[in-house]
Amino acid sequence: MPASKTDSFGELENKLAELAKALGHPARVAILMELARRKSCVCGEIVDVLPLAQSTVSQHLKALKAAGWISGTVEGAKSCYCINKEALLHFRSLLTDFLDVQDNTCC
Amino acid sequence: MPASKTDSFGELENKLAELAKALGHPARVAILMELARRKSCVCGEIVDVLPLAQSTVSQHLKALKAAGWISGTVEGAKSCYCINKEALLHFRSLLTDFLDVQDNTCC
DNA sequence: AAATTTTATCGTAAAAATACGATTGATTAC
DNA sequence: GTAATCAATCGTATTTTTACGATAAAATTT
Repeated sequence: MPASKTDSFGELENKLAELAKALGHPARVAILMELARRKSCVCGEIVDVLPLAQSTVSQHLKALKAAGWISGTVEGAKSCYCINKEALLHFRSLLTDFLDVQDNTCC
Repeated sequence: MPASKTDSFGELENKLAELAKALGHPARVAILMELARRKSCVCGEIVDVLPLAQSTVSQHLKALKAAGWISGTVEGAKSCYCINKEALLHFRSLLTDFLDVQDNTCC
């Protein structure tokens, strides 16, 4: 976002946008789906599944972690990433507020 | 997204990412909240509420419309935009699929 | 100890997003 | 009819995102 426009909006708007933005890329959605699908906590196997370079996947993982979508821990030489369900629940609850308004469709 | 990488992912991933991406800016979240809050279908009044130029707001509205978040109709010289609740419900249902998996938090 | 594996980070190029002013085209007001 | 209003689009500068290869730092394997 060009320059000093971040503080022009409320906290709710910023938080919701931040979470949505981190979700706004098919690769990151694919990562989350992969993490959700597996029973165990996958680590670098995500790289094998995605059609992207290792460094690119690492970048996407970083973005997801920064937004709170996932958590990651180092396990020896490997890294373990897990989906953060609270983030999902939080995101959903933020969205619900949109629905809890009177029906005002007019066009 | 740089070049020919859009079709590297599944439809679900792309659709979810598209919706999330359109939501991934505080200004667009603010627009949606404003549309949800008002009883009547607001038109250009959104410009007055947001700390952005008219052309910028128009751009954001276009992005929201393209993603299906809102619908817009021309009413004389003015334009009327309304939130599309189906999009919201659809988005929520897509998100729910993430939750409907076994608990696999390990880190 | 040397080689390999794993993953994060750096540097960088290309693409996309964001914002604005200016303009256009249409409608409404005078 | 002329002026004013409304909103979309154009052109453009700046910033951010995305992607990759190369490198680095750490752990594991041989």
